[in-house]
Amino acid sequence: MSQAPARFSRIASTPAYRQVAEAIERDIVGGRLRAGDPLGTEAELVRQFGVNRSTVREGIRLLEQGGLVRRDASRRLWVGLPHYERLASRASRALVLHQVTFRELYEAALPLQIATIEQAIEHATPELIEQLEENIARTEQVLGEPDRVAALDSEFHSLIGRASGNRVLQLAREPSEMLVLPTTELVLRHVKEGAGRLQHAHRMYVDALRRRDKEAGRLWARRHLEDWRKGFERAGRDLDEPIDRIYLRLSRGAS
Amino acid sequence: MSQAPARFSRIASTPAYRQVAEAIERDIVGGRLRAGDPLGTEAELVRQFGVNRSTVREGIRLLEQGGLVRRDASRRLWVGLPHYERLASRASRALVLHQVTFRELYEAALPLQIATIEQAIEHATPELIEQLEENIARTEQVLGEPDRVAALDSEFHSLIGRASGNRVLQLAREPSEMLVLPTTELVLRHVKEGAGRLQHAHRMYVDALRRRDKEAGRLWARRHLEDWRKGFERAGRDLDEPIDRIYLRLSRGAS
DNA sequence: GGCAGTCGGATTGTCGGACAATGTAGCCGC
DNA sequence: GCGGCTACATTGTCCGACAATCCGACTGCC
Repeated sequence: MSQAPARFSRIASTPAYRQVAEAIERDIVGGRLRAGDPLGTEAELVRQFGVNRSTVREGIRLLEQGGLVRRDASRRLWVGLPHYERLASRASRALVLHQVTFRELYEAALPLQIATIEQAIEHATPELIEQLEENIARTEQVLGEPDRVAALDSEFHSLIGRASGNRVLQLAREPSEMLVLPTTELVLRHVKEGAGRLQHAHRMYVDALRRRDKEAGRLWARRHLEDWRKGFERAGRDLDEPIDRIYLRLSRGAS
Repeated sequence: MSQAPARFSRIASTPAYRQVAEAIERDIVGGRLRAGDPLGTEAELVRQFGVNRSTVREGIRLLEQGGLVRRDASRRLWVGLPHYERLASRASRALVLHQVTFRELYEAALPLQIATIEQAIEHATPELIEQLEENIARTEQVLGEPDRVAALDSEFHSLIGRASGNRVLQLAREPSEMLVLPTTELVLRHVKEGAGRLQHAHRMYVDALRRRDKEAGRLWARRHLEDWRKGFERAGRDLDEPIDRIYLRLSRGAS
């Protein structure tokens, strides 16, 4: 840190496989390639870039993971549109690796939840309210099974996110939502009346949506999340404990 | 859609290169490999997995882009910790590709901004306030240059994010923050007094942080973002216009 | 004409081997 | 102990090859 200020940046020749990936990425982000367009065969890319097929393949792999390039059943390459789940799962994985605490999760989830319900109340369509009702009905069937209730709760909040019609908010909310799922399951395993309270809160959400009553929406968002936090404490957990253990234990076996 | 219900799921054998990536990923997420650990040489991985080096390399490329594995100056492989900027830049790129509108951006940025400033007021350290002051001082020097003011504004809000001490919130906020930057520049180019108002708002932020006055923090967050939105309209833009054009035009030349 | 079966070309996944460039470690001489 | 040299290890890139699979065309049959 006390060195002379660096006058020269490190000389770094980017490897060819990375240049290939960057060139394709530029074309996609620049709009010259659109989602759904075929990317061409490996042989064509070999000709265009003038590098070996192995190099092209390594470059493609870089993009494949991010969802910019996608292979269909026939293994041909297409330009893809990275979607939220993929990004969200990476983001939530990163949060786990960074050992964020339950408190951080709670304090971020609360304002996000409130903002989402507010916008959902403005924009919800009858179809989505229908789907929310149906989710509640399905939850009713499995109230005694923590894992299924938690999964349906996650789906419920995903639907609320869609109802908001705001994709920026959705993307912001989803990573934390994915971390909520396993902790909800944990809570439901320890707090017997948890599932009933959760179900009631969901009913109140939908009621607020119907009446377009933002005040009620905010109120129940607060109560719903507070229940969740209190349940976490009643399960004997520390709010400042990193959530990684919980997450890993419960997500084992996920594909 | 009216076909007989699919009774068999598609037979899909995952290619070897993907299995390699998944195996390594499992070990990292499962904690058996920790950030900073060496991943071993390609030859070692070839021995362990029993596949060809090309296959191993393709698998590594899948992880490399996501930041789970990383190579240092000597190009050796290490287990990495995916960090926010990387995830955020991917997420914001996805938002651009999905053609989100300025309105969505604004309506998501507002609650995120308010939540962030509230938590920053609770947790800000003297060091971070110091850095914010310094950011304001640097902005003072370049008030006439929209691009530099916009960049410093972005840095300012990044610092507020750090001051909040909440990494979940930070991760949620950063993608939209990256989209704010180019629109801020656009606004500053069209609204002459914009830079002064921005600077004043920043001063009020820091003042609120010092006095730990949440009410003032919320107030100025609202005003700051409203200025931004009004500026966008005064620049002749439509709130429901996708932000892709603006973003692409201004981000050209970014590495 | 419509349909199942067959065939060949195209494409991807995987392999083995090769070599230059570059980074690392050990040895040497001083 | 230190700088320089050398041998080795490792990565980036290339080449050529082959099996598995997909796709389209062609065929013959009804």
